[in-house]
Amino acid sequence: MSKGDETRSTILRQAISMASIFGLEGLTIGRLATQTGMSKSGLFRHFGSKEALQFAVLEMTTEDLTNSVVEPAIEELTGEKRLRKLFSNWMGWIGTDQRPGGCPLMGAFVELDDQPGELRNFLVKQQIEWLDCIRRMAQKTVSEGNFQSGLDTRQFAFEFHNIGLGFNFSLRLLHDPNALDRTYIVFNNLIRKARF
Amino acid sequence: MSKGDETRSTILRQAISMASIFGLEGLTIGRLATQTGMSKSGLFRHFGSKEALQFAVLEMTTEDLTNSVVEPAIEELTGEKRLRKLFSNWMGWIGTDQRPGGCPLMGAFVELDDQPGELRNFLVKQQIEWLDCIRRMAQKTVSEGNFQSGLDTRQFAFEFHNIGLGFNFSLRLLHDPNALDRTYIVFNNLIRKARF
DNA sequence: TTTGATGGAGAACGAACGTTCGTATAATAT
DNA sequence: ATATTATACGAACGTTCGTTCTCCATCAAA
Repeated sequence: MSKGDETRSTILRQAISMASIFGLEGLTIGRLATQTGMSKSGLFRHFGSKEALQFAVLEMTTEDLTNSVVEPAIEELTGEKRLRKLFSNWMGWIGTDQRPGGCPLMGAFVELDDQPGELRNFLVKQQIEWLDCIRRMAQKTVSEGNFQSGLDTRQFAFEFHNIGLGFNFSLRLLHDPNALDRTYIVFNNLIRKARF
Repeated sequence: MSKGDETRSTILRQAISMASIFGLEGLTIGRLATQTGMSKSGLFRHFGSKEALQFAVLEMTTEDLTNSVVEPAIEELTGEKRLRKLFSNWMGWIGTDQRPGGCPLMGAFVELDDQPGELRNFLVKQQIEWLDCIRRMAQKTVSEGNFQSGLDTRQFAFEFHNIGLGFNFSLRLLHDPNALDRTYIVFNNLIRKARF
């Protein structure tokens, strides 16, 4: 790994943290340079444009999400247990204090929903893949006989995802100490409903 | 109504529309002045600071929300029907193309969750009130005998609200044409579950 | 040793930001 | 009709924004 790649990834780690707090627009080259101890121009050279920086943040975040939420669920288990693992991994990802402002994607949802462009396209594609990943896991559980055969797995994925959105809201904005408990009540109902 | 109040409310109407697209931070005095055909300074005088403008946007938005979602539900009906009316009003509020960027509060959730200050305090207070409003309606339905007596009405409000968040996501970001149908499936399940 | 990338600093750009000030004009009250 | 606020403007302030340019180190390849 060359020197350039190394500083680039150092910058990106900081950028993700900053974007989680201030959003993709509030992620500013000057602030990022100050925080990393670099000059604006020196930092800028690694990306070439602000949009490229934002894109890199989205890319690395979804990569992290895959590595720490999806992969460990796929490798270890199957069926309903896999879905439970996926969910708990996701809740951990949302709730971690590793990124001080939470998951940058949550912010990007709202920031980009009315801003056509590459960033939005990437985010939408990533979200559709994520929903499909949940759907496939549910479908696998159906074919293994643990979920009812007629289950609407797209609806299942829809609800699965909504539960995460709600948890993020209750945790990040309201600081509700019961957020996780309430969330698991909904999730367990979703699983129970899928079984019979 | 004096001339000043009139232009102020004209500005605010535009401001809400702009904030719904670009967020509270992307709501810019210069852009707002251009759009309303005023000078920056002339517009600025009506609020005194950008934060005051943002605050006014939040205030007026919640006022609108109360008038067009909560009030008509309270006045007309009671019990479960009232909750259904509240929900359908809310879905209409979220889905309307009157505000081109959707509900400004949804954007504010994510923008303000890590920004301590008056704006955040106001938003949190408003959201707690909103959740409590839902809870009270559910409690009334319980005491009228249409919901089970042991119902956790806070949990009910939690789930009610989450459904709206999910609808907003699917509609605004993903442009999912089935968003409303899927949403009502979840909502009807919530109501059914509350009954027995 | 020379050459040529590569990685970063520094200065500067025009534009937009929120904000202030002094001044003209329009609306209101007397 | 006149006096007095209210309302809006234009110009300018100091910052910060993203971006471009020039220049200097470093270091591996030739």
